[in-house]
Amino acid sequence: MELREKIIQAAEQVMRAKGLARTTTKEIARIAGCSEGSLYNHFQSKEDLFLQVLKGILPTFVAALMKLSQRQGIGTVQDNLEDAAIAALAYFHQSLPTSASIFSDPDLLAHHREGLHERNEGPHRANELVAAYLRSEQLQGRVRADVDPRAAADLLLGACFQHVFIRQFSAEDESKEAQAGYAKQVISTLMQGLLPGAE
Amino acid sequence: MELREKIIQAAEQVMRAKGLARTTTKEIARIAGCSEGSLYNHFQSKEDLFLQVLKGILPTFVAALMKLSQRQGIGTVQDNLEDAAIAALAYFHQSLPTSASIFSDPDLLAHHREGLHERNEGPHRANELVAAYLRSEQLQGRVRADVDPRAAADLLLGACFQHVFIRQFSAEDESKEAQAGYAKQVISTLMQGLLPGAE
Amino acid sequence: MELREKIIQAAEQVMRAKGLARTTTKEIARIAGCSEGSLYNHFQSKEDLFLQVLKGILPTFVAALMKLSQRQGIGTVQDNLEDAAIAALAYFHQSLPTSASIFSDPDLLAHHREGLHERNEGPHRANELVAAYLRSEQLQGRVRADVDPRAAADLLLGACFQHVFIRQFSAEDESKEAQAGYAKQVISTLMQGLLPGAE
Amino acid sequence: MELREKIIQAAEQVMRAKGLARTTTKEIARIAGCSEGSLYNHFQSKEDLFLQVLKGILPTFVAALMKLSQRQGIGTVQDNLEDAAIAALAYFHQSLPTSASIFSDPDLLAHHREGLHERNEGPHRANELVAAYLRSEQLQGRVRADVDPRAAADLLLGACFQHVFIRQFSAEDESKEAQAGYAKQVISTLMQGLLPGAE
DNA sequence: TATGAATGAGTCTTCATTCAT
DNA sequence: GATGAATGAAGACTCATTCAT
Repeated sequence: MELREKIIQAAEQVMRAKGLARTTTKEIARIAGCSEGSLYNHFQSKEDLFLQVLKGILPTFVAALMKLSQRQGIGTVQDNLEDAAIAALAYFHQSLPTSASIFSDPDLLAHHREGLHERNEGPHRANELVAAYLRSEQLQGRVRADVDPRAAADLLLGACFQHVFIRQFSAEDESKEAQAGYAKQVISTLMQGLLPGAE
Repeated sequence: MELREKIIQAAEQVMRAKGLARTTTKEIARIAGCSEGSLYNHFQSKEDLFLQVLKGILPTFVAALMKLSQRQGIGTVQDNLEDAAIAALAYFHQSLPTSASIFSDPDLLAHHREGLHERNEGPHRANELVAAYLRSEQLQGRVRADVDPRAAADLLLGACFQHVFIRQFSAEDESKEAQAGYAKQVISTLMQGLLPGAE
Repeated sequence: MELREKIIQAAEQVMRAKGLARTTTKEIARIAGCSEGSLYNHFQSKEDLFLQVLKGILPTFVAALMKLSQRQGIGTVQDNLEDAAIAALAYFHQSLPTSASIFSDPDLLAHHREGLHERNEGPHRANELVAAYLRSEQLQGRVRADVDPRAAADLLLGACFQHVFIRQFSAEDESKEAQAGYAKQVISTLMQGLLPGAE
Repeated sequence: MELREKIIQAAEQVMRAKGLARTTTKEIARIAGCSEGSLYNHFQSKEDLFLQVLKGILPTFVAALMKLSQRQGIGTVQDNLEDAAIAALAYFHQSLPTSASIFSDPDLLAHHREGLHERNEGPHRANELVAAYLRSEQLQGRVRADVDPRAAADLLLGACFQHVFIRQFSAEDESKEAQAGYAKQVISTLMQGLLPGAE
């Protein structure tokens, strides 16, 4: 593997293990198996390296959600959303500590934002994809027509996001099964709504 | 005002303005209008000071949600949830950068967690309060009986939480009116559900 | 007891327990049971306090050796020297860490020296007292006439001094009995000399 | 010369000139002609640096005493001891302020002790060497057979040690000649003993 | 005289970055 | 490109001393 890539992965690993604040060039170099000097042959600065790490985080999730659009009209809406929610929980689980960390350094956040903007990326993209899926299901009559797809997407992904945030905050781990159970529960609630119907 | 309190407020202000990573004892002292040494007459360490700041953040929100429980059976469920959502958006808006920052320092997070645990606090408390409110409305038949109150609370607060997270990530400010509009939209979606009913 | 005296004893205690370098005004005040500010009502500075502590150390030993001069011609020379050596070992045992510490701060040492000079004191005084005793025993023919009393005193007290120094350096404690045994051994050697005589 | 060595010598120099308590990393770096940061490229901490300095002190003396063992049976015992005493006086003269200083910091002393123990060193080693020499002279009949060699060595080196201690305490310098004279006097006294013989 | 909060100079240490090899 | 010793700016923290009460 290219040293450059090795360094990025080392940085990511250290950030996850020690937190942004305690991620030093020395430690990154140690994990990457190279000298501190080498870092500067591949990246302009420590911040530049961080930005490259951050750049690589979102795409995996967006890619996962892309599949969702291909499921319109297939299977049940509930099952499709469940797959999406499970992917979201997994993605948030591994990316949240790093993403949240950025708030500790507004400069880094600002520069990251610029990069996202240039590439037309950002955390909202995931919500848009889910909303797009729901919109297409609406066209097929599998989702209420008078519902705001983006609001629905926000409810679903928001619940997953905060769920992970709270668990990580509390250092409580959760099994894959428990995660799936949570997704099911939340989606079921979202599907039926709160209003007492003519049940 | 007591110097101790002044220091906490100064620390909070600097944390919000510069981020946890760039919050120095020197700057805190400058804003508090005292010497760096004085910080250590009131707090054991910089981390201790941070913990005191963090300690003061959640209670305001929990207090706000307490009012919600007194609204059971009064007004419409939708309106009551809207008040809660607006309070949540406001609270997340000001606390999220700081809360998220903590992930950059796992030690700080761990110690904060200990404090929360001792005081039986934590971010989940807000969700529990909303869930409790919904449960009592269920008893009055104003919310579907077969709905999981906690899942519903998670959907609502999760949406608000992630909404703020994304906006802050993107540095997009939002007016009070826009926030209220968002709350309304999301709640309406949550109330009716996604299932195409016998409309 | 006067607070002034309490402070001196507290300082002495802390110096012995934590070493000169780690003896802080805060700790002294804590042990003395008063505020840090109080220290400065009784002493001009921390150094001044140290000097007062140091001032009190030597006299106890000199007083002990004074008795020696009253023993001339009484008992055996060997026994008298043994009493002196035992007193020396005990005195060095408790004073050496503090005395040695002073070398870490030449300013303190210089000021202490001035004080000693004004009071005509100093560590050599002990050796002079033992030498004086030997001189008087020489007059009575109980010690070789052609021996240099001061050199003999230096040998005896020097051995005791270094013995304690080495033991404290090595953190080896020694029972009273072992100390007495050491004194006896050293004195016996000193008495008979190294030269192979006409034995 | 290697920077590491330069730093050790600088530290030693500053310790002698200003005392352990006033030896700062800033001053060491200034004398060594490097930045403070460089200190930490070669030593883990200031204490670590001190330990390395201390480590280098004793060996020179032990090496000097090694020669003594080769003199058994050669020249006069008196002359051989005189050489040893002169070496001891010179060694104590330069090492005592530093050695004594350690008592001001029990932690430093403890760590130094550990190092000495691992290397099987310590201040007692010098006395053992002199004792070993005397023992071999005993075998040749050049020293009384019924004398305790270690006690004799303690008397001699103890006298030298305390002599230097007192002089440094009093800030009295002593010429090489005066030192030699002192050695001669003390040895002569030790050789003949105090007991009034059948003179 | 006793207090103890406030001080600020000074200390050790860290760490991103540079550069000669 | 790779290295790693050297850097120096910046940081958190300590502590003797002061002073208003």
